[in-house]
Amino acid sequence: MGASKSEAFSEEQNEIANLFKALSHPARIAIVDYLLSVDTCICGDIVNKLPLAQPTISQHLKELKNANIIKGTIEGTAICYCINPDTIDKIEKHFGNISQQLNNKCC
Amino acid sequence: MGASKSEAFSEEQNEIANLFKALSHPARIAIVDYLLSVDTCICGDIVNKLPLAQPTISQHLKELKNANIIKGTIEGTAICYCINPDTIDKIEKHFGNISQQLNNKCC
DNA sequence: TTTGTTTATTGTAATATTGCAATATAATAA
DNA sequence: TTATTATATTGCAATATTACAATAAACAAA
Repeated sequence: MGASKSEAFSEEQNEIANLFKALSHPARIAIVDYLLSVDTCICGDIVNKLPLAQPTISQHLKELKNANIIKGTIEGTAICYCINPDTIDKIEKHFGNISQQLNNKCC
Repeated sequence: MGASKSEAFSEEQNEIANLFKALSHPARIAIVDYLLSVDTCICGDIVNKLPLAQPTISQHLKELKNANIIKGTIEGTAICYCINPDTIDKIEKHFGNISQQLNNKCC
């Protein structure tokens, strides 16, 4: 084997696991960090900011897009990337729930 | 190739990426869910709650332990597992920072 | 048109992850 | 002592991920 037995778990468990998987690589964390560090959306320019080849960054951007963590809109010849606040909210809520459940525990 | 170029990124970026990696599998999400769903720490019993073989679960528990997401203490013949609230706090703070930075943006 | 610029896709090699049977380890009970 | 029970480790096959060179695609400028 080697594939995850995802069909053995709930849709929600798979969904949240996929969100975390999208954030489970330092290059993708660095991309999110960079998008947050500037005031506006970023058009082009990401390739020059990371120590990886262009196809590699393109691939990481695609994964972040597929997970809805970032949004990309075509702006002429460049593409402008933004964090998707809805997805950040979703993850935050997940941890809000965890914290709440933790407060009711005795350990 | 195939390995992540982790040395190209900051220690903090690697650290948070590793936390997310530990949470990037539905079985590990299910383990965390289960630990949260009961009032106390869980001694034994996890193997019967998940649709995976015992060695597979043991491996997932090890990864969660390595990432400090859960703590395990030996209790006679069984091992009692608990969520580590400190690590949950760390992740929550990370998203707190993200939200704050998002509020200052214009998109 | 051709040229340059930006991003995406394809193909492939290196490495990592997942799952489990078999086995080992550790502690308790009989 | 010898079971019995609970968890960990080892070894391996199947699959996934990562990185990048080469190439393609899309568009603007000359």
